[in-house]
Parts: sequence; structure tokens; C-alpha cells
Amino acid sequence: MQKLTAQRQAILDIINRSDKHWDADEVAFALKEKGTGIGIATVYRGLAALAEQGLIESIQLADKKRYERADKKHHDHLICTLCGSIEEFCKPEIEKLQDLVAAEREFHIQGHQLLLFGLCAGCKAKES
Amino acid sequence: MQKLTAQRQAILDIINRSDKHWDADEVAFALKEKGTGIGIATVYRGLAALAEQGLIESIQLADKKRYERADKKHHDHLICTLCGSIEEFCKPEIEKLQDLVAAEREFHIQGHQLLLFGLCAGCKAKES
DNA sequence: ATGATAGTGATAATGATTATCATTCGTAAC
DNA sequence: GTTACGAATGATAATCATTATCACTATCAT
Ligand SMILES: [Mn+2]
Ligand SMILES: [Mn+2]
Ligand SMILES: [Zn+2]
Ligand SMILES: [Zn+2]
Repeated sequence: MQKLTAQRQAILDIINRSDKHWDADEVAFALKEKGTGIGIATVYRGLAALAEQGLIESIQLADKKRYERADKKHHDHLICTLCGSIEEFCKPEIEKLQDLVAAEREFHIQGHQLLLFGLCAGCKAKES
Repeated sequence: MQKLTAQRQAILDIINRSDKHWDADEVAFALKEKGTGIGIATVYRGLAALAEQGLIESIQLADKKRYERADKKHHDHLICTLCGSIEEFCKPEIEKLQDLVAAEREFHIQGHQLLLFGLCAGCKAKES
């Protein structure tokens, strides 16, 4: 009984039209730019609803949640501690090993989050 | 120039005497129990200072930061989404693959965090 | 002693997120 | 078409972990 309202559709459109990892404020701002202003509480609720339905993906960073398109295959993230950029990677062997660890402990795995922190190529170069 | 004051030593003792993953409030409460009450701001600063010096380890969960003893070898965590229990595991092959991913992208890795979410053995059993 | 420096603790402020609540929308029954 | 109900909206208050302030204190070197 989760409805895909006009507001939620607008949020979904914003996110689907880019490769960015959006936080709630960024989405709210983008909608305002467009003329489609939406209450901030509705943005939060819309993002949560869309993620619950699998229409977008979420990642939990230290300070806040970010959302991205769901039409990519599963991946994890490299986060630059200097410029904040977010890169993506996919390493099925890691996922296999995670399943193995869970199986060994009779842990029923529902999800995971792997974040690699460091300096992106660009920032590494600048760090003479 | 970070000092190991009496307050910080008290925090460190609390954490070193157990295998728990402590949040700031739990540490503050444990200190109060002991008679060694410490201002909550000092607890936060003390935990941050101790972690910076490598005397304790921190993990960032969705809602809050938790701290644990630093005298174990590196490990990652399995988190039960039902009872909140935290188990630990160590899988060097995963760490190797992480380094490989970073190297491929010329990303200078500084740290990582791998969380596996799901049901612990106990909770899985109860879920008839 | 005199500073310089860092730490403490009470409390205010911050910032992301969630709760409240009156109002509105969408749809299904009458 | 009107009514009725559940869900959604939006303005705003509340929550909660954490950080910032600021006056005061402890430590240590000159
Ligand atoms: Mn991504
Ligand atoms: Mn641990
Ligand atoms: Zn960077
Ligand atoms: Zn459990």
C-alpha cells in the first residue's frame, strides 16, 4: 500500500537522471530548482519509501544517508576522505567470501556494506 | 600533545576490561556506577582522543559510534538486525582483495569498514 | 610565581532525521 | 455524484548523537 505519488515520482526522476549519490537536502534543492518544490519531510519519506520498494538504493555514510539509482548491478564504494568523491567497484569474490563467513557462523545474511576510505587518484596526485 | 589524563585513563580502563562495543552513553553510565562520574562532553572528547592515539578502536554504525579494545587483531563485524548483537570475524583474503581493488584504481587506501547485516544464529533459530 | 597549553564540565548549538497533526488526495463503496 | 477511509503531504516541533562555547582548572616548563 505504498503509493507512487507525483512527489515520489519527481524524486525518482531526479535520482534516475544521474549517477550521483544524493542526500535528502540535495534532492529537495534540485526539486526546488525545477519549480517542483516538495516539503522536506515528504522528501525524507519519499526516499525511504522508494528505497523500501527497491526503486532506489541507499548507502549509509557516517553522517547521513545517500541514495542512488537502482538500475545498476550491485557494487560497493570507495570514498575519498579529502574531496568526498564516491567511486564504485564490484568484486564478486569479496561477496562470496562474505557469504562464506556468514555460513560458517550460521548467520543469516541480509545485506552488507563495504566502504573503502582513502585518497582518490586525483587527490593523491595533489598530495605532492 | 594529547594527554592521557585521569579521566581518559578511566575511560580506557572501562573499555579494556571487556569485549563490548561501547557507545559514549554506556561509557558515561559505567563510570557513574563506579563513582568516577565524568562530564558527557569529556567522555566524547576522551573517546575521540583515545581512538586517535590508537588506544581504542572505533566502528561507525548507522546511528552512532562504538568503541572497543584495540589489543585484538583487525576484524570486521556481523550485526544482528534483530537483537543488535555484534560478532567479529577476520578474513584476510577479503582485505587482500580490497587492496587489489584500490590498487587497480590508484586509490590510496587508508581504512575500510565492512559490516554484514542479518540474523545471528540465536535469532535465526527463534524465527521458526 | 608566571605563562603557555591542554583538559574539564555544564550547557547551548548543530544537523540529520523522525514525529505530530491538521489538511488533502485517491479510490472504492454506496 | 457523494461518502468514507487509508495514505500522503507539508509545516513545524521534537529527538538524539555529537560538537561548540566558555569559564575555569590542572600540568608543566621557564
Ligand atoms: Mn553507488
Ligand atoms: Mn569488534
Ligand atoms: Zn579525492
Ligand atoms: Zn540476534
